[in-house]
Amino acid sequence: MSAIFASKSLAPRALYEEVAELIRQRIFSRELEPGSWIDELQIAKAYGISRTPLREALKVLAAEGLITMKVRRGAYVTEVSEKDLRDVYHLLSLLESDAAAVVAQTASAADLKKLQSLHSELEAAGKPGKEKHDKFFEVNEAFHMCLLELAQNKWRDQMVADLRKVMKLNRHNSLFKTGRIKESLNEHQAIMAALNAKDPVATAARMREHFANGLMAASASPI
Amino acid sequence: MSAIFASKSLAPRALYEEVAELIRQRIFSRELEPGSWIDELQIAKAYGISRTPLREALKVLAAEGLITMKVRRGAYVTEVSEKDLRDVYHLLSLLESDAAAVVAQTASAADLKKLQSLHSELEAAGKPGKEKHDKFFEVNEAFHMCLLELAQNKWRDQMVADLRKVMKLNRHNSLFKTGRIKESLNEHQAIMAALNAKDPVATAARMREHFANGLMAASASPI
DNA sequence: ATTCATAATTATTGATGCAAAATATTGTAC
DNA sequence: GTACAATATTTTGCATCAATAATTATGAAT
Repeated sequence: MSAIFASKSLAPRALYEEVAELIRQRIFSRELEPGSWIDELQIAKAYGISRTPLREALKVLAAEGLITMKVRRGAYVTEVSEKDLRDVYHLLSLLESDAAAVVAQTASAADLKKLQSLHSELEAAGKPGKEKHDKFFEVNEAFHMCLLELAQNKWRDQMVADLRKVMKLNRHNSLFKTGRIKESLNEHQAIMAALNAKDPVATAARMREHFANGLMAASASPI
Repeated sequence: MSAIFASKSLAPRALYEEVAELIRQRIFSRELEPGSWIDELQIAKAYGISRTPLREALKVLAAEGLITMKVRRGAYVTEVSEKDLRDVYHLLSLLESDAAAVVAQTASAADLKKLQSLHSELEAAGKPGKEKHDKFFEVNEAFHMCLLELAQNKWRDQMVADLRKVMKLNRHNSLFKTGRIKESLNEHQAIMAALNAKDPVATAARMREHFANGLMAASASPI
């Protein structure tokens, strides 16, 4: 009676984790729209599971901020206002620029090489000819994530991951915004230069500028 | 058969929320020690509830970082290393100093008056004669929380609240550390002065110093 | 005597069922 | 025709029950 789930992978996850990931994807793909009510019975039946692991998954997603629980009213996909997006973006800028400053101080030559290699990959993916924007976004995310990991603060990693999930709730999202590829590459280049110079203050400043430009691009975009 | 819970208060919370709060308190009071396994059966029986809401509560606490779920092994109270504490403390400093800078830019006269009044209360509670340290800690937390609220970024508020909970996992915790009352008051005084001068850069710097001193006091404390 | 394998016990995880609460619908009265 | 009240339906929320997985203990074999 139970549904088939993708990966009986090497690291066995609990069912509620699998379900949480499935719902996450449905939220990001806007199949479940912000503000909409989440029908427990329907989803449980659709996935061929009971409501118990589903409800546990909803608790996890609520902690991430993706859904909002109302007492005796069930779960709703979180609606993010323009102010929410600005606030979250501000925090991402703060956390990631701080991480960048840490990396500028502590990164080994090998670490910098790894970042440089990701940056090169990003430039390749951003070449005008190619229209593989997916690839660009993917490598861009990898670059930011790599920087975070090098800063070695798992609590910050977790917070940034959660905040980025919230950003994905929005349709018009500068993190995924196209049309800024050239500028974004230049900014990454400036960040790399500051990192190589092992200048934490400059690195943080370049990262903040990177985010500030991204936000302006988002604001300029039609709602 | 069901246990009696304190407040059928005005805002009715779900049972799993009540249970989460109870377990939180047991963790903070170190009745449940870091690293120890959480016996679902025993707790459910002790509280006179079933395991379903208890397990939902555990998921919430796991999201906060207070407990760690191991697959097919149940829930364990999170053990925080010295590095974890430093990392969390660093983030608190980053987030709260940023919030302080925001408040310096945006606070109204009434807002500043409210902060000043809390600061005065703090000075009263910190008078050498009195030995009401509980009161001092309480007002101190209120001051920091008030500053955060004035910065009006609920996502940051949530993150700071979670990080502070993690800090409470530690026995020797500078946030609750006594013996720094005089210094702490002076630092708060400096923060107030910078706020009144509406100088965001200075305010953030004073807040960072406040945290840095707190960390040094914590490091100097015997493990 | 020690090690490996198998079985049994224990604890987590998932399913089902029931009760309480909230909302929606229908009926009656003004 | 409209508004208020009562009833019915929908849905959350909690409890009990069943199954799966892991660990420990015991027994047999080398």
